[in-house]
Amino acid sequence: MMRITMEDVARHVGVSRALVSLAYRNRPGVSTETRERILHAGRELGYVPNRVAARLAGHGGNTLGVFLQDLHNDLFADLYEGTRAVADEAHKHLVLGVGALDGGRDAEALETLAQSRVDVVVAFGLQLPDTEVRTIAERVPMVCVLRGVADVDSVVSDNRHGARAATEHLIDLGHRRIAFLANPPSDGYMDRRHGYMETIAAAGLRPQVVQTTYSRETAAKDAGALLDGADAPTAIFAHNDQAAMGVLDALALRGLTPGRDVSVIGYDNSSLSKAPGTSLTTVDVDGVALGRSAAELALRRIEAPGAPSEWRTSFPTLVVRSTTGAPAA
Amino acid sequence: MMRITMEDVARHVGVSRALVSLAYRNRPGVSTETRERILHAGRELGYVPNRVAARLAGHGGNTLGVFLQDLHNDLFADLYEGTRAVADEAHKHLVLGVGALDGGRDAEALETLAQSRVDVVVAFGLQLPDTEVRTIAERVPMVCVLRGVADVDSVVSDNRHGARAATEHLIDLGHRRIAFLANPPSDGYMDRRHGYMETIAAAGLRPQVVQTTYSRETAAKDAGALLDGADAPTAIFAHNDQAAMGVLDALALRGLTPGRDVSVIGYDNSSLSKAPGTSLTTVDVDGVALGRSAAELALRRIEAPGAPSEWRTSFPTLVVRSTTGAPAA
DNA sequence: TTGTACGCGTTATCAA
DNA sequence: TTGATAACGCGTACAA
Repeated sequence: MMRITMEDVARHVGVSRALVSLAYRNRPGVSTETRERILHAGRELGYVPNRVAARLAGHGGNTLGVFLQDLHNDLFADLYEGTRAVADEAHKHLVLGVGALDGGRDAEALETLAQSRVDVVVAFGLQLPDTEVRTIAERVPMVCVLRGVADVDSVVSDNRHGARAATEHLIDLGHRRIAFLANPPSDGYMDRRHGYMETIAAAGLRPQVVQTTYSRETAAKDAGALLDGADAPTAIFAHNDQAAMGVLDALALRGLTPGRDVSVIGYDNSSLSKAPGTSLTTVDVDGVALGRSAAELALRRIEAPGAPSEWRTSFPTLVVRSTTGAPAA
Repeated sequence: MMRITMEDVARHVGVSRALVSLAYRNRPGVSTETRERILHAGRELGYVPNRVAARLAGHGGNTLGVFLQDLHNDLFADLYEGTRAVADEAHKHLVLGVGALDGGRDAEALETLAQSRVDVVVAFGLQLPDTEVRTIAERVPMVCVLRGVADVDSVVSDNRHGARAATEHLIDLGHRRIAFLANPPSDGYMDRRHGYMETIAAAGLRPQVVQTTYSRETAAKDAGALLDGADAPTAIFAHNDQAAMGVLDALALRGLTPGRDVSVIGYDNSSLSKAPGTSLTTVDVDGVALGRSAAELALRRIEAPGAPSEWRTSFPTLVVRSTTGAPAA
């Protein structure tokens, strides 16, 4: 089952290899009639263009790398959707790399994308420390999404703003003991915590931060401890929807009703939050729009490699559903 | 910012390029000391191996293509996880392609993988007709997952079995009017419908099949029509969890309680079904195991390109949660 | 409009 | 253990 090459097609049609190349990329320089003959012959012979060879020979500029932190969180599906739409319009190829929930595969995935010689990497949800990100960004241009890194192109949603809105909503409902279930502290992911802290402080309330992980199970455990402890909160703001699910798990386990006994807010407006029985109050970051924005920055970066880094900030919106209400009594 | 190549590293160390190549792939033929010197110099110069060139020059055999139908459905995240685990152990690279919910990008994504010269494609959830799949599989070896195709390596979960279990569960609960909210008919995705049909027939009941799409919104609309119609069912079995979400949406809209007023069963045991407020009764296919199995078949296919095609079938299990119960009256 | 020739960065073969 | 040298399949000036 020998592989057909351009050479074979050229010979079969009786033209040069260069012409076949031009024909397949429909570039000027080939008569319409010749092109037809070439494409027809290619089809007939079962020729499949070799993208690997093309990329080696080409001068680059048409491949975006995409890093996805976690396939289990469908916020990344939205981000990808946005990026893909823009990339399609610009006729750019996408090469994917997938991380892990705990960030343990970030470096490896980025390395793979670099070795694959993508022209720029669009990274959704990196957990690598800022300094490492900057180091990598010096070798392969990067666009960080959901996470701002100084001196690196970034597309972020204002997390502090979102956290403030969420916390204020709880305060407005009358809650006084509001806990924040925080993600592990790491560069670029502290703003939700800050937004919570400053809002709580401004209201003259006592902050209560419990640090958890990115796993729903751990979040459930940590929320459980919180609920069972003395002076349990009447409202819990979780760092994201997955963690909020854990909180809901903990509530269910204790026969407590979200929104009535304890209010819960998540973050991301993932599809999980939209389940009818869940109906989680959360913060919407509009992943598709962020993904589009990121792709646009990436394209710009390809055009102007030396341009100064650019940050794009958007503002999330609070989505009030049924897991928030006035405190129980 | 000239790219450093193997040549540069070789010159810098004072050895041949071939030796650098061997050193980087830690293959025999390089003294430990020389290897150290090479790797050290590489690091110092900022050398990044060019995977594109490597794949062009190499004889293949170490790259798996992975097709993911839809990033919004986290069943595919499980499948990917399983495949990645096996690929990692075998030191194989993964190249990803992403489809679309309606199957409209299947051909394109597979074409891209073929052009990327992957050695075999592991396809999760293809919607292409059987004949087209077979045609493509002749050019690039394929392993179809969640979907059996004759003469093509396939890893499937017995959908008929799962659908029977789900339907029987509803019958055992006492339901007599059980509807099936079906996916669009297409090759390889008819077994859930068949399993439902034969179980209903065996029980002497009247089948009621309503065809919907893969979108949650459409499912909600179609389920709504069903609920509003004459002789509304007391139980609805949806072709997957996403569709079941739509059913739950429709119930919520009408103030009906799942499991009490109307029973609902989904399929996939996706994370959506596990939300505490949802707690959807569903059928678990164990995506991670399927993903592992698929990767194993893929590896086998690389080793023995000419071997006869193999099918692997596993059996799903019913997961009873709270959306199913005895009929209302 | 067409063809020639060189380069892309590796891997692999074979001889030293 | 090392070092030339030929593929690998294609892009692209440049010449015709």
